[in-house]
Amino acid sequence: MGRHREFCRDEAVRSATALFWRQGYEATSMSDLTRALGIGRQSLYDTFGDKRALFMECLEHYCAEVDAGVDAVLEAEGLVLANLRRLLEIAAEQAHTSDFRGCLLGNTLAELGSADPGLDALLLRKLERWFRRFERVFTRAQDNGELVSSADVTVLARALTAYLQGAALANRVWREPSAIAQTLQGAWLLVEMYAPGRGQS
Amino acid sequence: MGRHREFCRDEAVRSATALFWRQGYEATSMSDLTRALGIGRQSLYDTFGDKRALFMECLEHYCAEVDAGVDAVLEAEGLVLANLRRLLEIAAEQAHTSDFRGCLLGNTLAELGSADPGLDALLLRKLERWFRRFERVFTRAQDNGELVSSADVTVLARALTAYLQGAALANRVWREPSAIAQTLQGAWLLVEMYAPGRGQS
DNA sequence: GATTTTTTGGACAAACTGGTCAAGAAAGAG
DNA sequence: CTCTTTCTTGACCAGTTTGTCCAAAAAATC
Repeated sequence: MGRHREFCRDEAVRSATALFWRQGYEATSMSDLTRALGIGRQSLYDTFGDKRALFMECLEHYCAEVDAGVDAVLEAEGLVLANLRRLLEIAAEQAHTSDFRGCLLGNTLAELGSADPGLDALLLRKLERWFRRFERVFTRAQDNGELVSSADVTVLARALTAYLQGAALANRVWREPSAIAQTLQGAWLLVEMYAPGRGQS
Repeated sequence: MGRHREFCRDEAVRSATALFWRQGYEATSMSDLTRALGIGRQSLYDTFGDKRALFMECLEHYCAEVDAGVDAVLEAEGLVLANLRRLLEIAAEQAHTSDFRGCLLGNTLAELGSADPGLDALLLRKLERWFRRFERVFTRAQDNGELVSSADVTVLARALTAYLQGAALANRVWREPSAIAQTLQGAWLLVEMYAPGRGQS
């Protein structure tokens, strides 16, 4: 009963996410959002609550999308390290795009981290997911014999998570292809360093 | 001739830097600043120009201070790798403080990067300084025989720069001492990986 | 078609934004 | 002391901020 929503909620979240990603949280006003989404002010407030709630939904949406893509790459058949390598290559590819804006998760961490407990919890959860995923992946690699048993998968996972965030950040100003490629290579050092027949490729 | 300034300019920059570091650029209003610095509005505009100019001065001040500290550690006598290790330990120490807010340079990169050309140039310059410094340090280590000659110092420097930024970011929500310690360890993997008698300590 | 339920769009509000203006106060130079 | 130059103070400006209110419009159910 009653009237139906005239816009697609998911699409609104997508557009809002893009805007927040491009401009940051504080720099994006509700007017920006209504304009970009082509949606009335009240409709926004009715469906999402307020700016903060909308943003958290965007963050959730963003992470879900990224996670799905990353999982698809990492759970692919074949050698674990090869999948990881592919992940890094994809990351580098995205860093090459001219409108690259880093990672929304990392950007938010930098802009709003340790200020809003509710948001902090969300950020921690999302970052922890990266960490756990890499821990799993490295463990699997170890079981496969792709990584020597002496490797500390926890430290490696922690390192790769931090590294990728740092690379996403640094590559916002390191725009030369060579610099981006070097950053990718640096990450690869980390994952490949405990490969058994390590040949410093 | 004329009246003297009633406040200390340097101290004002210091306080403003602290505030920007804590809250971010957009979230810090001129009223916040006048209140925190105990300085009249017009005095601020007279001495610094506008908010953006003041912020850039703060960023410059922040980087100068950090650079001085880092250089002191890295240029100390003794083994290059030992100095690097000490740098990482100091970084971890600071990450342990309860009001840790990451790195102002990285935070700014995330919040304002690729939006303001003038600021971007400043950010790139500051980040490039980190990169060049590490490149120098790794080269020196190589000359000393602390790093095997096959190591790619450029990639290593790129990697360590990105890694430290990522660690500063991630450690804003990774608050458990063990997580911070693991992040430090991860960075150490990177610097120590090409040591000749590499013993995976 | 009438009624109910929901969405919608525009006006509105109060606070706050970065920035300016102008008058007053303090300190130097003559 | 006088004059000039600078700094300080607080009022002020126009525009924007997030969020709310309300009436009109649209759709679904009866």
